Amino acid sequence: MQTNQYQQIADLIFPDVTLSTEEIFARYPRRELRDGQVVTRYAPSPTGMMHIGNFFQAFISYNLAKNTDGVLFLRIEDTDEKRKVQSAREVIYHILDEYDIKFDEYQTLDGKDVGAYGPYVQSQRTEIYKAFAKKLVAEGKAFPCFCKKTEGKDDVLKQRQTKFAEDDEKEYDPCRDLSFDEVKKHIDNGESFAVRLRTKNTGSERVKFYDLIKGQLEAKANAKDFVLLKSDGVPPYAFAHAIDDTLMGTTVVVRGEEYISSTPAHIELFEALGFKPIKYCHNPLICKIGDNGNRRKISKRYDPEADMRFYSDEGYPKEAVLEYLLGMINSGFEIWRKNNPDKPWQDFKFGIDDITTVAPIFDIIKLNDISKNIISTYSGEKLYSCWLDWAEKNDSKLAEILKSDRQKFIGLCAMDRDGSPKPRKDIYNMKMMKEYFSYMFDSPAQFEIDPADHQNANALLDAYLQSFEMPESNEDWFNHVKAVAAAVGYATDNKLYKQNPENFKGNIAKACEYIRVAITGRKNSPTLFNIIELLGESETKKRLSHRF
RNA sequence: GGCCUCAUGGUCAAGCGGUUAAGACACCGCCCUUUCACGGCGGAAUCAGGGGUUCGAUUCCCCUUGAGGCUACCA
Repeated sequence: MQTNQYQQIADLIFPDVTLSTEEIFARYPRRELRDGQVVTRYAPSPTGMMHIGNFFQAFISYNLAKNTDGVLFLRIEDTDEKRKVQSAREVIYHILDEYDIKFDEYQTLDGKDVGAYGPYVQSQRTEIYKAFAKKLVAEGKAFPCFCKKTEGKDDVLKQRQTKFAEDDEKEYDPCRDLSFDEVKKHIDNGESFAVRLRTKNTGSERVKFYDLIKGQLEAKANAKDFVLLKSDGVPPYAFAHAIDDTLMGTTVVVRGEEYISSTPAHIELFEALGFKPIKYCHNPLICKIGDNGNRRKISKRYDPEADMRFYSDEGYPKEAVLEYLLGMINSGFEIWRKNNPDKPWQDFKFGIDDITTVAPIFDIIKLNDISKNIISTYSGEKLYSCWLDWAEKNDSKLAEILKSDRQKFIGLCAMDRDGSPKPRKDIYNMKMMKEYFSYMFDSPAQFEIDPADHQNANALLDAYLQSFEMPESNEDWFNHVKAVAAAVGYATDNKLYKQNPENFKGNIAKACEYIRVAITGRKNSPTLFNIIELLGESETKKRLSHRF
């Protein structure tokens, strides 16, 4: 086919595209970068939720840019009409903001571009994609395809059987060699078309590429006439990626491991477009153990923790989530954290080559532990305000209660916390607190002690209630308990008890357990003296009058 | 099926040819204790299997096995 015939086809199928690629390039200034400075981006699809794996990428990109004093921009990849969800952009912006992931360049929700490389929303860039597609067609590197559109996997498999030989290494599309006249016939029929790359490969070539995490990789080169522009004129991921990341001056693309397989296709595309290849950083997927005992990608369908909203719904501190993720990115963080307990996580610097190569399994127990440590550093006041904050969003009744007796609940939050050199580490999120402090809201409904102890417990409570006086101090309180317990036959010296347990009904710990369960309904709670103080005399007495 | 990636305790993992194979979570003991916690000490537990290369392999190479991903006009 003659070269000018390619040009004719290009003009035929894109009569309205007059913008040249040179003009487009002229719009985008070169980025002036120092050595080592990274320009990267977070490029989510607005699907209505943010998956933790996606957020993980955003977080890696953020750290990468931050640690090299580089640039981070946000690009919305809304080219898939079927998956687009109304207001999904709000969800993305909200979560990124919540976790303080700040971007140097982005488009605001009301459509203003911040930064010189916009628009930062792909659906607003179609004229750019079309211009490049036209150029490729004119050069004979791409062609219009009038085949019936495939819908979904099953359809593709069926079509493969009719279009391509089983053992063929290459997948040349039947439309790749249509003459100008044939194309014209289709166009005159009013048929819509996709644009496909005319691959120059035959299926035996290999390509090498470098991945920042995995190192040097090698794979079979692309040998498929893949789609550059869908029949609706919108590009699928690959084409948009090549053009946008080149125009926007991206130096490192952070994306999921699932893209490794399509990288050879992207490399061929960059070459066809005459672009310089960019660096990739394929991060591992976050997994869970499935019912069959195998690893599987964490999924929004089965795992609530796949959705970033889970963490705010449960009331985890954002630092806990971030530090958990940071530990996944670089296990050196844990050691750093141990040595620098008071520094903000932002002070931790890591190199990208430290990122794990193995798909990590999400471990909420570990998250809880990190969270407990963080919350243990809060003051009572701060815990209270976090709790109230959470309640206002998730449990308005609770919020009312918390506000109605502010001092009492601050006191509750402050127990074993304010001024304590060894704060208790028991709370890992805000959602658990109501249940955990249930005795503050209602008299305990459940008592869990060994039925064999019921008689002893009742006797002790009788004695304690009869002589009950509001304690002045923790010491005062404990001395009283000791005296009462000793009088009814409990050991107040643990060593004595251990030597001759048969001489006693139990030790002081046992006696305290009965009192604790009567007052709180649980076997563990903060210091009882504080709780009694908060509850007041009449409520305490009421609870002590309970019998097992 | 084809192509690609990965493989150290239950989990997260350090390790870059010679180590008693770190550390964290979880688990189990013990200690401390004026209760609950916190804390301290200790324990069990790992290099998927088989071949090479090497004086020596967890580390390098190959095969096997296993797991995951991709194989769409989805990203």
